[in-house]
Amino acid sequence: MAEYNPLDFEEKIYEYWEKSGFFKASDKSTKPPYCIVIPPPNVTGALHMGHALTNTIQDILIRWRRMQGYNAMWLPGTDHAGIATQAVVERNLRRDGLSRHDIGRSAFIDKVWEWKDQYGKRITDQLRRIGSSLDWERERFTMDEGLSHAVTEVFVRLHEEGLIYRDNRLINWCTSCRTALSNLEVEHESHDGNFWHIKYPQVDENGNETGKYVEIATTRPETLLGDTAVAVNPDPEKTIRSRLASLKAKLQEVTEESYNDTAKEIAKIEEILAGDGIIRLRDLASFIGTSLKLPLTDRIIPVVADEHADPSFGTGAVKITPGHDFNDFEVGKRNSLENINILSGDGTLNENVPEKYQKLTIENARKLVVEDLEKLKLLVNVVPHEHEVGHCSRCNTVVEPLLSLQWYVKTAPLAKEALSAVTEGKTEIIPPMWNKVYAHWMENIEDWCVSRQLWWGHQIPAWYCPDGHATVARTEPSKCSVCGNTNLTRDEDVLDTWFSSALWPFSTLGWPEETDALSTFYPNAVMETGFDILFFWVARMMMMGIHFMGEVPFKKVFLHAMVRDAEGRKMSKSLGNTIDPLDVIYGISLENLIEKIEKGLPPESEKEERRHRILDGIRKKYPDGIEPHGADSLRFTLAVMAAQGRDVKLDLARVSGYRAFCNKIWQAFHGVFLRNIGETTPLSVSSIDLSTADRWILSRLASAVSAVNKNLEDFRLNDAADAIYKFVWHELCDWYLEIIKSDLYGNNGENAKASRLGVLNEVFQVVFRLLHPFMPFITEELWQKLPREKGALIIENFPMEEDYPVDVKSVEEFELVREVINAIRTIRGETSIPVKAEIQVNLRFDVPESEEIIRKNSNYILGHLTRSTAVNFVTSRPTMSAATPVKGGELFIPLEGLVNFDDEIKRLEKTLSKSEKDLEVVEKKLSNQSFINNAPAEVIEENRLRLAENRDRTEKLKKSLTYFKGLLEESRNKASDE
RNA sequence: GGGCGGGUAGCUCAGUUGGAAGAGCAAUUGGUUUACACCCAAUAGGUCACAGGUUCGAGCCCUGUUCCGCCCA
Repeated sequence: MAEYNPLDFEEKIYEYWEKSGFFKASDKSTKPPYCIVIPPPNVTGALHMGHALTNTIQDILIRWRRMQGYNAMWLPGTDHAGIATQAVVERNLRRDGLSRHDIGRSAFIDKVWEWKDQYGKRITDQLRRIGSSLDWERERFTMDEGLSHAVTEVFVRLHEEGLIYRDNRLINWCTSCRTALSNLEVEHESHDGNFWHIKYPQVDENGNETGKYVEIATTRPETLLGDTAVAVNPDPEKTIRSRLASLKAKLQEVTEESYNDTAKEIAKIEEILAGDGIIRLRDLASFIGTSLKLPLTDRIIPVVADEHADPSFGTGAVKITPGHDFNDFEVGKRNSLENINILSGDGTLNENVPEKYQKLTIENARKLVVEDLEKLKLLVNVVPHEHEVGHCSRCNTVVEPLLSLQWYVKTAPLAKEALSAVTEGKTEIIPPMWNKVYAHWMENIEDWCVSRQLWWGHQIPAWYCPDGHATVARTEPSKCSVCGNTNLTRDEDVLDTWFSSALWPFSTLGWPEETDALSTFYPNAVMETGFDILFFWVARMMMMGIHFMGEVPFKKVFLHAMVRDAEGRKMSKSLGNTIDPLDVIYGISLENLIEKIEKGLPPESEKEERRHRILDGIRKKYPDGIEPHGADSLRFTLAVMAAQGRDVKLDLARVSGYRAFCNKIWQAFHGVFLRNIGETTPLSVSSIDLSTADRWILSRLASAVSAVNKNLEDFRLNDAADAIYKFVWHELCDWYLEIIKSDLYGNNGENAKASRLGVLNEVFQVVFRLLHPFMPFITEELWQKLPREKGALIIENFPMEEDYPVDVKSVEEFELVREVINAIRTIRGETSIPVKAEIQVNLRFDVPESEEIIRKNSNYILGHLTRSTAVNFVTSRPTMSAATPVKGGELFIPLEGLVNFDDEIKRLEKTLSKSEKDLEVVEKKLSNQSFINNAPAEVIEENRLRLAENRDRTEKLKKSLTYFKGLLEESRNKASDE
């Protein structure tokens, strides 16, 4: 029998679908629309597990709705990823000793387009490989003409509405990417640093030192060169006392454990108040209004009063650098201080510092400043201090606050609408735990800096005259809108990539044109993406969608978890713990895997040891590389793991497990169904005289149909996948296929064979439909081999609950049969009955209906499932037989010569103790009057039933135990007599 | 500092209005002359992080503690 080998057919099947146009949706259709736009991956990127997860989820939703008869449209596309892509192309240029400035803007842009053309197809081909049924003819790119047009239109309109403006303020500047960043693109990390305590000498009106000093503490001594003031608290005593009062109030409420922390803080403050601290603070306040000489410079700076200075923190005095610190910038505004910018775009100190520090990097400047302060005896001490440092989310370089003229989107009015759309339920966020996070962000939103000092992106449609007036226009204006000057130059900068992404749900559908696609597919049905871009992207799509379309961009937002490695760490190339989805699909040798991971590791030589550790870890974890698994197994694994948590820890053992599931289906279909079909034509289900097992399996199938649909409606992909898995493996394969083998082999006549084949044909048809969204390849491959009218599964109907009724009575009947079979198997498994020994089954029923059921279905018990030769109905226990209770009766298996009594006694004791324990629980419950008074009637009834069954069961077990103990005694006596 | 999520079998995780603790993998025992060793049968394994509370009844609800992770400042 041919093995399951997904690599033999998966690619072929995708081609067949795509060529046949099955992914295409219609702009005008009577079918209900269902649209998902892909979260556009970086055009020059490569598929990673996160992409595999998001696209698997989306494909499952789209395939399911398409089969349900929706006009399902999944729109593909890619993102130009401004910073990332430009960085790669610049790196290539540097290899040739060139910078982008050497070749000029237009030549550089050409180079990026070349790069895009070269690599742009890679990711879309990879998306195809995992089976994504995207409507490829609608593929978009954020830098397309149409989308660029939309970007310009949005910018101009927002500007006209006063929602886009230009301002000179502090921004986050990445000295490596050399561009401004939005707040969201800065990641804060805790760093071990120092508090440098520095003395600033006081001077009188004539600039002479008075001999007094103000001591400040700073984590960034080099910024002292840009200080324009020192701030102290105007009323330290009042501030500190009010803080003490609030701490004391807190002390009343806090619990024992955190009591100590609060108490410690109180003690610290009381110490300040009691000792020299307060005197020092009062003294500090007396400096307000006087002047200080800024060390290492010639500047005289004022001491200002400002609440920003915290008297209980540091020295109580804080240096103010409005040009390079966000808090200080605010202090500067309040106190009308000068802003001095001491940094160049590349992160070196500029001409605004004394010459000896100019052109130094921040790091080197810090060393030199500290050295020089030491020489001047102005450095008091250095205290280790942990503090937060902002890093560029793209390149991890430390971000510098820099004063700069940039374009901003005024977000407050947009955010208000976006927030109420969610609170009013126009857009539903799933899972709902993200509602609060979304609301909190929307409520505290800051204006969005959208200009980037890059070349790759949408150039800002603003032109400037020599006087610096800005003219914003859709096309190049002929003169300045303010002064009429015709000498205009265009803004060099481009827009944040997320600016164009924010328009994605409607710009991809043709906006600002009023297209059919737009009216059909807007709002989108679902936005499915990772929770990590809730703010970056989802929030901004909400703002822009509502503002420009007057309607939310999508009805549901489904946020999935982050893919992590088996240890729960984020997958990253520098950790060497990434797993490439394509390697899971195709497999990869150990050497190739090692080579690939090594390439991704950071090149620094000092990390040699770490490098070896990582690579050794890989060798240990994947001693034979990675086996091929195929796309279906990977998809199914991701679907099962896509539970609504925060992490998806991917373990390849799970993927192998689900590949075994694929193999199971493959074998069942080929080895049981096709192999036995021969010349027989399966009957149609309606013409079959259905057996109990037939009715059972069809009913179980119906329950699976209902579970899959219900769970998919609720975005519970894991439960949907699990329902099919359990049905196929543990009901269809483990029971039904085993039970019908005799019929399939033709032992019971042609009609029985054709009947069972008919049922199987039906079951497989439904299973393939149900499973198709999860495992599109194997289901389509096998579907093509079913005896039926030819056609593609991908466009077949999805099974709906109402078409598959459950026959409750048949299910109950068959469950009794299963119980009897299980009871026999347990006895066989737990006693030492030889495997090949054939046994007789004897049953005694208290309930005539149960006996009738077993009589009718005894053929299922006979034969290979239990290796029994007869099912007899008796009225009392046959001698020397093992017994076990079943519902409504008792089962006996004569053991003479098959088993020793010790084994049987052990088995009975174990079973009995379980049964007694359970009995006790139920008895206790039912004897509790409050339970009887309060619990719902059905729960009480359920427990009464349970009590009866358990009593019965326990009694029977006890009797059996006594019986065997008697036998054992007897045999011992016999032995001693002899 | 504020917020969010998590702690359930050796491992990875489910557990949807509170009503007998589940799956996969791993483990143990036994099994291959007609689907599948990517297999079958049987078995073992849990104080549901901890402490209180509400309730007839708590993995689930409430309060607190603790550890881990993430987000925001």
